[in-house]
Amino acid sequence: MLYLKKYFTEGLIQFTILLSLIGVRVDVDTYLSNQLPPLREIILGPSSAYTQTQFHNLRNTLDGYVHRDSETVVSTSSQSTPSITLDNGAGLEDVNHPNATLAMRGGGGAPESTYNLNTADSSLGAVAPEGHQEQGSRDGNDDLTKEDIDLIDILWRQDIDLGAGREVFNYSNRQKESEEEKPSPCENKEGNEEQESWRNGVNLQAAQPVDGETGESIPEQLPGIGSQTSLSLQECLRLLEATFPFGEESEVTSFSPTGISNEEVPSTSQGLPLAPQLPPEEPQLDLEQQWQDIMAIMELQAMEVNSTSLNSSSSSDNGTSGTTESNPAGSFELSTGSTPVNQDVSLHQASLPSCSQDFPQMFSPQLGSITITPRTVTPRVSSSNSSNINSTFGATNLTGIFLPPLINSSSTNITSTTILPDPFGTLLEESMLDEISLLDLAMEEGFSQAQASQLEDELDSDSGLSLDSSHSPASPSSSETSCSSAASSSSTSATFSEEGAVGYSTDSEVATAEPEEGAVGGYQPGFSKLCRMSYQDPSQFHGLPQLDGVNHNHTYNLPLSSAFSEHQDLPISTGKKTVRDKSHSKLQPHPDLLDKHASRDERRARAMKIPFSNEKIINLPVEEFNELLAKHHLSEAQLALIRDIRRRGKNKMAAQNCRKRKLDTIINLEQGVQDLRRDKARLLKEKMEFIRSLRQMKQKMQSLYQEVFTQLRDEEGRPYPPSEYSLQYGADGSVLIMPRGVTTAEQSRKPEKKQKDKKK
DNA sequence: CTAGCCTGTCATGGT
DNA sequence: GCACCATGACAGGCT
Repeated sequence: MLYLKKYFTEGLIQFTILLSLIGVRVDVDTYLSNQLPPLREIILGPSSAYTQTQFHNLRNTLDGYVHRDSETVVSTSSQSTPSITLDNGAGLEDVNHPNATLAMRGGGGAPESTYNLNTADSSLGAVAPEGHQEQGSRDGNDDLTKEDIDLIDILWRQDIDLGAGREVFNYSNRQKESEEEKPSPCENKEGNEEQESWRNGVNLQAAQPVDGETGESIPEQLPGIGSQTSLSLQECLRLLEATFPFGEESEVTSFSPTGISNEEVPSTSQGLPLAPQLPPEEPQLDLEQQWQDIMAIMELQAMEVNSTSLNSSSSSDNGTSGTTESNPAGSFELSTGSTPVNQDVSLHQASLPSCSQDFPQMFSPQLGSITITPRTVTPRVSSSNSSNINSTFGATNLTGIFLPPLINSSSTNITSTTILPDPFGTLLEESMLDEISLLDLAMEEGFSQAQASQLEDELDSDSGLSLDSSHSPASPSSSETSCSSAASSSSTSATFSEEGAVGYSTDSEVATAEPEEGAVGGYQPGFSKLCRMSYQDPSQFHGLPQLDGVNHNHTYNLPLSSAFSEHQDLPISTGKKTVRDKSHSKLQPHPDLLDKHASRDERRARAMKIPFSNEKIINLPVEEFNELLAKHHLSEAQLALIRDIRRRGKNKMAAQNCRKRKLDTIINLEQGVQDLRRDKARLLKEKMEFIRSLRQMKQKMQSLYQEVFTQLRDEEGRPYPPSEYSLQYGADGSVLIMPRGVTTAEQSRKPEKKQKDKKK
């Protein structure tokens, strides 16, 4: 009820704005797309919507104005891109239907595939118009569209509350334009297959004359639409539903245009070839980016950042778009059966379109509930969404829901004005949005949750980082683990390292006596290696018998020496010959052999006839060490050597510990990356769920609106024609029936029109 | 023969 | 100032 009030007041304003827009139509789209924030502010004024808009703006800015520009351009191009003919809402639907889009793309080159979705922008304009036209033809009445617009506004606000943006409105504007422009007959009808519809929609968009600059569709087409004026409420509702998706679609369109537009342009069925104003490439870029994103996600190889960046700015930034499109199918596993193209589309567009624009369409596959979704929606989407796929994605969905009605009616322009940035999108990180969008698209496109989950899993698994490395180290670590286990049986690497350090500190003798030292002994060259390995995976350690043996070896510096040398002074091979040393130690190699393998210090010690082992030299505490030196009358050369041996030995252990720590750090980081990816996937899932719930809510809203409207009767008991009246929500919670012709401003002034309180 | 890895050693800085 | 530790850099050995 409160919503109704808000909607009513705000709705009036928006409505007025929309009307003005319709009348003006001024390159609102362009502004919106490019400068959405200012326009929005101006038009909408500081409303909750604004905040949302701001989000969009942020996105736009973040994602890159370039995007918007490109998008806008794209939209124009897309519209221009004749290839795409959005016959009906189908076009919209198509947009919504990722599959269709994918298919288009998959066509890779097929203009159809290319599509349009991408062209979300264009589609927004073009599609919407077409949708309108078609709808108009269907519905027949602009009035209906007005109502739709009103509804849209309301819904939009609700969406806004939810976090949706108004971008959809922009789309509506475009749609109007597109409709006007669209001479092409509305081919599609609901009956049309999604793909066909989608194609049609695309074509329509393309066909629709779009301002190259603004990307807005030319009103010329309107007449055609106008012809189809009479619409039933249901039709209006349908249109509305269709429109909803638009926001999303618009985004989609934006993408599609880039890649698809070019290719498709030639093929456009209706074909008004919009001049390739916007470089089709840009849309493709978007697609490519989406692809890349998807790929990244899928493979996990790509770093999150990259993917995000790509996604966010991808449209503008990426030049790869073209390539991605080609690849899409293969790359995306997401699309269940959809052609590769579809997948592509789904990726970028899907995210946007699905969310923002048409529920019906988007969801239609899944939900199937969406009745009308297809046509009307597309146009809307094109306008605002194109700029930011991501942003549009979240917000647009919500907003888009309502747009359709507006679009349907002549008011489409108005809707465009409403475009607001989706707060929703802002919430999500670009990268998140991208991925999410992809996932959403996949979901919407018909991916089962299971599939989505798989994708997520894949993403998780496929970390860009070489998790493998971690694994690999881990495996080796098993050996090391033995060492650690020996020391303290501590499983964790950290513990291990510490233990190792301790071991070093302990004297060789002590070490022999003490198990820990033994562990320390692991530091022996060979041992050290094991330790490293184990270090990574301490867990494995424990189980390994060999490790136990290793633990007992205290050879590290003196391993052999400790065993033998203590008395012999023979520094057994300490150093590098790790394996050999071990084997020797086990084999009890002859002193000669030991000598060969003995470290330089050991040899020097022997050469200098140092009376004690290097192990002692290195590991004895300072006091004991000093006492030991005091006991023996040693020459300066011997003392210097002993001190060097001690220094080097300690440094060696320190180096080993340091390296272990490095490995641990790397492993931990890898683990952290994995964890973060899991979290990311989880968040994406949650987002998808949230989007679904939003769709459902929107659908419910629409159905309720229709229900209420259909039940309304005037004083004479006659139903209000949806084409002529729309429901407005009063600030006081009352619901007013407003004639669509009345401007929002007027409405705001005079809610006088027939009012009937209807409280929800 | 080369590249990569491992290890030891040195130099440096911090505690 | 000494002892110890940590770490980057380098070099040698090994595969």
